[in-house]
Amino acid sequence: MKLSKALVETLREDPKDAELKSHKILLRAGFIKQHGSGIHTYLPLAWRVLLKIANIIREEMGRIGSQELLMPALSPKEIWEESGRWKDFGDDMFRLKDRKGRDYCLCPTHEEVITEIARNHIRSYRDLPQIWYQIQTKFRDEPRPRAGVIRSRQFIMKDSYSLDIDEMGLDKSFNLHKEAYSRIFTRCGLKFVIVDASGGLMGTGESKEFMAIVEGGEDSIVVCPKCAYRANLIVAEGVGEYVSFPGIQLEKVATPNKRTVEEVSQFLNVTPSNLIKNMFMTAPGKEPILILIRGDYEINEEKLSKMIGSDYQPASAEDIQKYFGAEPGFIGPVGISDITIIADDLLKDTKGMVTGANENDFHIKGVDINRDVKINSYHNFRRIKKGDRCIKCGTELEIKDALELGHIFKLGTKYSASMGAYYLDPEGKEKPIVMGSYGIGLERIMACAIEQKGDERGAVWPMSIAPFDVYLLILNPLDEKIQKIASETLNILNDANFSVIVDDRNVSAGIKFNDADLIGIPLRITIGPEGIKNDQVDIYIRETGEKVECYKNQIKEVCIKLKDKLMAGLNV
RNA sequence: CGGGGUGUGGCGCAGUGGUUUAGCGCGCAUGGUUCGGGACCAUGAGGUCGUGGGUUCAAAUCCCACCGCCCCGACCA
Repeated sequence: MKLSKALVETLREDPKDAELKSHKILLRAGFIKQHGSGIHTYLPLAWRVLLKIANIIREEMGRIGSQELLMPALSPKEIWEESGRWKDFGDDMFRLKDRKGRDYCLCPTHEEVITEIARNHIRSYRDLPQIWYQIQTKFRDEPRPRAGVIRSRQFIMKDSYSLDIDEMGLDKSFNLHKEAYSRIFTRCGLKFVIVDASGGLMGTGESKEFMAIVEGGEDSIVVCPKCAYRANLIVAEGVGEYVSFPGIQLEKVATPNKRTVEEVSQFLNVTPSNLIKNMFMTAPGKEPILILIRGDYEINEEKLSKMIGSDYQPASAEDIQKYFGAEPGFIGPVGISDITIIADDLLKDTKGMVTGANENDFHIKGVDINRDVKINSYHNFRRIKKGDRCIKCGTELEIKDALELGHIFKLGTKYSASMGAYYLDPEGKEKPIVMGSYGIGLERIMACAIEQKGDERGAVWPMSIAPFDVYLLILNPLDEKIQKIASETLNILNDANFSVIVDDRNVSAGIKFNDADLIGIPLRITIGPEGIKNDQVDIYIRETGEKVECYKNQIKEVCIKLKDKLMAGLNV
């Protein structure tokens, strides 16, 4: 590819709409172009990266015996109603009608479509197991697209689906994917960890996320520095410190207009951990519940809703007034006997606590939870926080920003049962297929490579996914002698199977060097008047900054050696 | 959905009621001098000032409404 004619436009200044490093570099180096919020064109450079990523994925999916297919992106409503997700996806799903008024969606994922295929094609246990995958564009109407290509509304995903006769088979398919994913991300040159995750809309079975540790990443993960415990913050368990406080007498204290934990603890000069925070939850047609948690913790809504049901929502101010006779911020569990009370287990046996007095502008001190509060049950539903310790080894946990690259789920029979995908077992009995689903975001691999390896000058592509192997930089391209050497060099490289982008633009040297750094091709060969006097070219390694002078007849040999060196560690 | 920004040639910005044809830098075109880390000279092309309405003798500029985009939060396989 010749840069003088390429659909590549580098920008001198940072685009104003980009904040994150990878987003800035992808825009500035001419990889992507934004088309709308969360919608992008992948220009030739990005597309070459994505194709290389796709190839690595294809090889690794092939290695675990998976078959590639391509499902439609446009899908009629009916199968989504069978699974219940026409409703569950809510506003996240792009929906449209055809000319006859029938409802369709742009698929956000493909469990329903794959299950429909499975129920038509799988008849016998002899047809199982199967792993089917595709690489395809997905559509999700994110509430807030951001960070360029990292959270967008249209993106490319490798999604695969496993079909097995039982849980044991599913375990095997799940582990095959775990291994394949590890190889894929390693081959793409990324550093990642595997963490416990939440199934969310996909299902309630086991799930693991492949997380790249990236400053400013969208997710937070919990990592034990000593043992192997790793989990998404949203599902992480931790051991918190029990604390109790002096103070035996119940005492009502005025706390005028102090409602939040922060305000009350400051006003009374106590630590947030001395407070009991109250959250009143109601659900249509069900008994309300009062949730208690220590003031220095937040409620993990995912854990809580698993426990009490997702139809429970924080009560309205009117309901709170009705049940407690006080405004939010002043309610408390003392003296409440007709409402179910569930407490976080860090509140067990605590004394000397402060909580709302069920009277506006008053709190109550000296609460002994065993003496003064009628607790129905204790559970752990708090969100982990800094300082909590590992449940396995007791070491203090670290919380880190991370970017989700892939996610694997055990679906079980959620879709096969609801949509009627059955097989006959050896006894001739009909059973639901046991399924798994597995996704990788291709653009996120691309962005992550920049986040992890890029520097202040631009991208630094791992050799395995670089858009080109070599950036051939021609100084003074109008000089005939230089032209001749350049075209000889290009032939040598082409013969040796290197992909080359040729900077043949008649612009000043600085522009070319800066663009080469920005685009981030692993090897740069410079041909200029200095070198050709001695029949030499300069070879520069983007990642290490190392420079080698090289005679023309050694180019092939040196480049092969350097490429091998840069691929080391990327072959698994 | 709440909060905060922003919208002026391809990109980055200035102009916040009246110097009659809306500016600057970069980029682009033509010619020339240059060419090992973002050169220079000359000439030139390119703009419904987000959209619609209103105020005014006069609106990029003031008022109203809407839209797009970005950031923080809520949300999120």
